[in-house]
Amino acid sequence: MKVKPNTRRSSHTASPRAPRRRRGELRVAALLDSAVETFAEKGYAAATMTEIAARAGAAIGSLYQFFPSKEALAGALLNRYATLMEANLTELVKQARRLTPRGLADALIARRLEQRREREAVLAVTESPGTAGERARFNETIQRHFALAVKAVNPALPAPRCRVMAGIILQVLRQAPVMLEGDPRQRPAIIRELRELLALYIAGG
Amino acid sequence: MKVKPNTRRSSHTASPRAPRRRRGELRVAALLDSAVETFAEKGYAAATMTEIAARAGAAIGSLYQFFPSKEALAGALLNRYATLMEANLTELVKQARRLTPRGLADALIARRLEQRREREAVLAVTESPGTAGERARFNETIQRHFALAVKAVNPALPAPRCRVMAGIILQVLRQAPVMLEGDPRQRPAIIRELRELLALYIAGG
Amino acid sequence: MKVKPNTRRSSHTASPRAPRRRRGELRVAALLDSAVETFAEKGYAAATMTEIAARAGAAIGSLYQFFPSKEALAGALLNRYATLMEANLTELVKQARRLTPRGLADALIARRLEQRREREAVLAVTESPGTAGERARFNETIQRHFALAVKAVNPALPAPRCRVMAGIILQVLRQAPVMLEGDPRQRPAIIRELRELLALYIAGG
Amino acid sequence: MKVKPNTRRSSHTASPRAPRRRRGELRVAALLDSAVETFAEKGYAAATMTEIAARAGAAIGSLYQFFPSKEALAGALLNRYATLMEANLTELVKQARRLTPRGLADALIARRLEQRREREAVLAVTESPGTAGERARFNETIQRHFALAVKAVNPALPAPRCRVMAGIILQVLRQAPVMLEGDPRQRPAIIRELRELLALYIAGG
DNA sequence: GATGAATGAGGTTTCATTCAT
DNA sequence: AATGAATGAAACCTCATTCAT
Repeated sequence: MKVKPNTRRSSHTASPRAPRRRRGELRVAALLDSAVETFAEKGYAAATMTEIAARAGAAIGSLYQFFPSKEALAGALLNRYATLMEANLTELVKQARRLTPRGLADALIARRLEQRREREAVLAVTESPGTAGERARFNETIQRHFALAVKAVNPALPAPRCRVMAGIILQVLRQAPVMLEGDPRQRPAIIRELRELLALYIAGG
Repeated sequence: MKVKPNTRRSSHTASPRAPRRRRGELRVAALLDSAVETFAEKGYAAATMTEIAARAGAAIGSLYQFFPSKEALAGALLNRYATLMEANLTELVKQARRLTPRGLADALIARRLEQRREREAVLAVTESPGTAGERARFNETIQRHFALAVKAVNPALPAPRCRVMAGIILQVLRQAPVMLEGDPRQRPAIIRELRELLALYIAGG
Repeated sequence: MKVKPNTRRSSHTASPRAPRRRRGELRVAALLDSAVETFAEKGYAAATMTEIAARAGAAIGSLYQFFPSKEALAGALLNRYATLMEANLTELVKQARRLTPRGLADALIARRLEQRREREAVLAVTESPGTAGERARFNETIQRHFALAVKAVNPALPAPRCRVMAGIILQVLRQAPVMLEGDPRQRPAIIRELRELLALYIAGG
Repeated sequence: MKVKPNTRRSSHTASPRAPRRRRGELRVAALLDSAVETFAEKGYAAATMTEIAARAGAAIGSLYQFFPSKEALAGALLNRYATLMEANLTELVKQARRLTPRGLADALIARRLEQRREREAVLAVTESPGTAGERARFNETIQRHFALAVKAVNPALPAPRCRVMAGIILQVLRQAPVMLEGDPRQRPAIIRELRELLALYIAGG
């Protein structure tokens, strides 16, 4: 058809058209799941909209019905994950009061290892230019919660330092799946080390 | 684009044709430098061969003269970097004998922060399918040297554990530039924390 | 391949890459000719880049090698035509001194009816958003020359009025092919009327 | 897109399903108004059925309820306008008996400038293949009335010539909005010239 | 009738790679 | 060796039209 380049989406911010029917909601969920898988496997740039639609058993048009561009899809993915996180993290902070540093490290790693797919996708989506806004807010949120959790297990630490530490911890956890990539027999040892690293840091920081 | 409709390349492993003369060597170096910049900025998939050539002031044909495919270019980049590393790391191991854990942490971070561009490129190239081999050998090498350095500053640690620790440290350092992305005024604080994290780990591990 | 929507052409102004070889020049000419035909036949929006390339016997990639977008192609077409006009019109103005109003009307109509294809294309291209700049300059040029010609045959007219009249004449001539669309046996009569219209206007204006 | 992969419509000539009740009539009117606006602004090919429906506050399905295809919509638009014109023109012809050539020119231009939107839409719809029939009848009608009006103000002209003149006048008026596009301060001068052009022609033809 | 999700052909555009000059 | 034009598969995206609810 005829693209009108100038009429183009002014900004990727064009949020996904919200579905107004049951059928649509299911579709959107399926499409997002498919996007998670595909971005996680291939990376943002190498994932194709066609494959994402196909994996969801949808026509390409259906994908674009709800997500007007690849970037919008990436943004929506980020938002869905952020919402999921919010609750998850609030819970973590509550538990943190009763945890030792080592216990917190365990909890953080456990959380990181479940929902692995989703998190890899989030990382991949990071490549997307134009999701900068969502990404920043997203990191902000997580960091804030992590900081609270750290403060909870080690109240001696001054709050500002907790913020910085939270940023570091966040990035270390991000890299966890890469650390585990090699020989599967090494996994337990690697996880043990990772826990050690974080426990020492949170306790002794 | 990523399809090779008909068997275009025999194997990306085919090492780039060695330049016969001085002139060619300069070209190759310029092309690799340009590739580093471009991969670092855009990521592997989003970087284009045309841009890489253009940044080096070369025609696209010249790029293909030396690197028969995008993957081969990525591989060559990895190899050049590995060679550079080798010396660098050998030196580090030698120094390690005289360093405290904190000193080693400092040295590692310092190394990581110089040559930032080059390392981002290496990370980006990770996306490339077909560089798996180079990448594995590359990680292997670094990890081995890191392990030696760790053992040197903290001889109490059993060698196998040093290997695992080295893997962890490698990945943590990889993520360093991301940690530093935000507000530049936070940089010193973040670097301090990073050093703390690694020093505690190496010493107390 | 991977579209980077944000990196997109900032402005259609991105002028066509100039060919640097003989082969390229020929290609560009063939492509422009093909574009003229296709735009003239189908209108801007309904003409497809694929068809334009095919008619020129070129691969779609070749079309984009020289014209980075449909709009750029439209703009280039406009520019080529403007250049052609320039000379043509200068000549007309020179002749005008020796012409009666009716003679000028004849000359104008004659010019309008030869190069019909090219002019229809120019009209079609008018639909393109984003060629506004080229179009304005283009009209300006023609109008200026027309004004001089009118002043030459009817020096009694004040110059500013000649400018306005030139604009009117330009648009009337534009519509000429539409007037001639119906029954071909009517053509001579229609042309006679058109000449009458313009002659009366130029003389009596 | 413009392909109808499998025989979708039988014939666009199929007059739109007549609305049974008041509600439907309003809908149809709103949809046609919206179509007028959209075609006028974007041109036939670039206007989308979705936008037309949206501007009328209707769902896309509703639009197709009444107009089985884009072409049918264009045809209906043409027909509605033709009906409107019929009365309008009959009135004009009646008045013409009491008008001077200049008076007729004024009246024609005035009519052309009101209902500008509608007329631009009609012009745009001209691009549509498959409305050829409606279009021809439409032009025919207007031309016939114009001819009568011309004959009325200048009875000396032979009837056949009036027909040809009417065709010319019709096309000149069509282009009027384009003439007025530029600097708004020029408008009065341009309108004055246009009137002059037509008055001279009708009187002296 | 009204609604909006679904469909998919086809349009624009990109880019890895080849090859004549 | 160097250059840059040529190629075309495939990516992103649009929109006329259909159809289940």
